[in-house]
Amino acid sequence: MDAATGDENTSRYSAARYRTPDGAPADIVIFTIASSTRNSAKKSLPLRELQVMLVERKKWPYEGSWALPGGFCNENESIYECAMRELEEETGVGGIHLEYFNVYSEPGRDPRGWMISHAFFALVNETRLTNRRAADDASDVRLFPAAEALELPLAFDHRLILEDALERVREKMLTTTIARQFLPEEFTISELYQVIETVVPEFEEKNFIRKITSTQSRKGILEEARDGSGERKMSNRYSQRFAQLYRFTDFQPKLSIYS
Amino acid sequence: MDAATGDENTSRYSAARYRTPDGAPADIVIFTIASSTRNSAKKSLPLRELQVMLVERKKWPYEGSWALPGGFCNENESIYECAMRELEEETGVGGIHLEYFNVYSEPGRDPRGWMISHAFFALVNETRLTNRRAADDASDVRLFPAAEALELPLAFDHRLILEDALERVREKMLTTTIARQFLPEEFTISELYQVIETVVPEFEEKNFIRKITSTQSRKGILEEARDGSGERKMSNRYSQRFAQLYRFTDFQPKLSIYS
DNA sequence: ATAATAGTGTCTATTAGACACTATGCG
DNA sequence: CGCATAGTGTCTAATAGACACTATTAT
Repeated sequence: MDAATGDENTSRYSAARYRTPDGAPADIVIFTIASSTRNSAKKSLPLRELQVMLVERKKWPYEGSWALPGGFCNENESIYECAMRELEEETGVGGIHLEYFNVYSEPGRDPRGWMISHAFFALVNETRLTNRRAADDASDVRLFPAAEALELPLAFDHRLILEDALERVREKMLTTTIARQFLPEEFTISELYQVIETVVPEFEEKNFIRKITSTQSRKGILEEARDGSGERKMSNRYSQRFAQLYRFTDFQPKLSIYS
Repeated sequence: MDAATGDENTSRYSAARYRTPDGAPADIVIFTIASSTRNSAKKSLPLRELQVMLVERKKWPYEGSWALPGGFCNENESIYECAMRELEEETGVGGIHLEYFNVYSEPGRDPRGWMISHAFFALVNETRLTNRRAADDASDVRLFPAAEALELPLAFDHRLILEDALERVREKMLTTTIARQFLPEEFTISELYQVIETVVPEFEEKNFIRKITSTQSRKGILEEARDGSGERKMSNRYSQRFAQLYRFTDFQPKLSIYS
C-alpha cells in the first residue's frame, strides 16, 4: 500500500513526520564504440573497442575520483527527464536511446546521506561524442575502455552499476536491435558482426552472412539498402570488393524459449 | 555526476539545502494463477485465470480505492528489502521470486508529495496465497482477475504500474522459465502449456509436446521426472491416460536474434 | 601476385510444421 | 461407446552448420 504506517491518529499524511531520502540521483552509463583504423597496406576493418564515459569529481565525496555522469532529480521532472537533462548538460548529447535499468539503494552507498540512485544506460555513436568533446575540451570528461574503467577505483558504487550496465547491454545486444545505435544508417554485415563482437566478446557465428540474409526467421530485422532507382547500394569502405549495405527494419522479433 | 549543482561556496554537500523527495515507496504486483475444476463428468484440466492481489486503502489519499500492496522504504534497508518486508507484512508470503522492473516518478503522481515509487512483481503459486488468506481473513485484501483489475479505478498510477508489470511478466514468461513459479515441482506438459497460455493469451504452439521434448535447442530446459528406481513418473491427475511428469532443469537458455 | 574482405556451392543431419492417427481408462 | 487428455507416424520443406571454394580490386 502506497502509504506510511503508524499514523492512525490523523487523516492526512505528512512527510515531515518521517525520515525521507536526501536525494534521488540518476546515474548514466554512456557506452560508445571507438574505431581506430589499422595501419595496414590495404583497406581493412577498423579496430573497435567498447568505451564508457566517466567524469572526474571536483568535490567531496570522492573528490578526484572518476564517476559516472549524473545528477540529482528536481521535483518538477521525472527521473527519466532528469537523466536526459544531465546527459545533455554534461556531454551535450541529446535525443538518444536512453534506458532505465536498475535502482541502487543499499544503505550507506552515499556518504552524503540516504540516496536512492537510478541508473540508465545510453548507447551513442562515437561521432556524436568526439564532436562534442572537441567543442568544449572538457578535460574532466573522458572515455575509458570498458575493461579499464572496471579496474578504476570509481566513486560510490559506480563500479557495481557499471558491471550491471555491461551485463544488461550485452543481453540487449543479442536480443534486440540496439546494435543500430552504434552503427550508421547503412552498414555492411561485417560491421554489424564487429559491433556485436565488441560488446559481447564470446559471440561467434560462423556463416553469419548466411543466417542474417537467408534465414527465414531472422531476415526480417535487416533489409538491403537501395538507392532511388532501386539498385542495391554497395560499399567498399573496408575492402576492395564491394559489399552489400544493409539497414535495420522496424521489426523487433519476439523471442521465446518455447519457440 | 552524483552531486548536486550550485554549491560552489562550500566543500560539503548538505541535503538541507535542496528540495528532497518526500518518500521512496515500493509497490508490488503479486500475480497468481487461480485454478478451478471444471464440473465435467470426466477428469479434465482445470480452468486457469491470471489474478492480481490488491488491497483496499483505509486512508487519504484514495481512501476506499483498491491499490497495489506496498509501503515506504526505511533508511536502513534497500528498496528490495523494503519490498520483501512489505510483501511479507501484507500477504504473509516470503521467499519468493521478486523482481524489480521500473520506477515511477512523474511529478504529481502522489498527492502526498514528491514520491518516487519502485515497482516489483512477484509470481506466487496460488496455494501459498489461499492458505495465507484463510489464516487472517483480511477482507481488505483480495485477488482480482487481471483483466478486471485493469478496469478498476486504482489508486495513484497503479493502473499504469499494473499494465507495465503485465507486459513484463508476459515477456518473461516466454523468455525465461518463470512458469515454474506457477507450477508444482513436477507437472505435465499440458499444465505448462496452460500456464503459458493463461499469462500470454496469444501464445499458441501446435505440436508443443514435440518441440518441448524432442527439439535439440529447447529440450535442455525440461527433464523427465523419475522416481528412486529410475522409473519415469507419470500422473493421471487430469486425464484417464497417464501423462509423463516433467521438471525444470537449472538451465536458462540464452536467446539471440542473431541465433 | 597478394592482402583483406565478400560471398557461393554443396553436403548432411536436424528441425519445423502440418495433420491424421492411435492410446488410455473410465463412467 | 464416447469423452478428454496423451502421445505417435509420416510426410515435406526449411534450416543449421561445416568447409572448401570463388570473387573483387587497390596496391
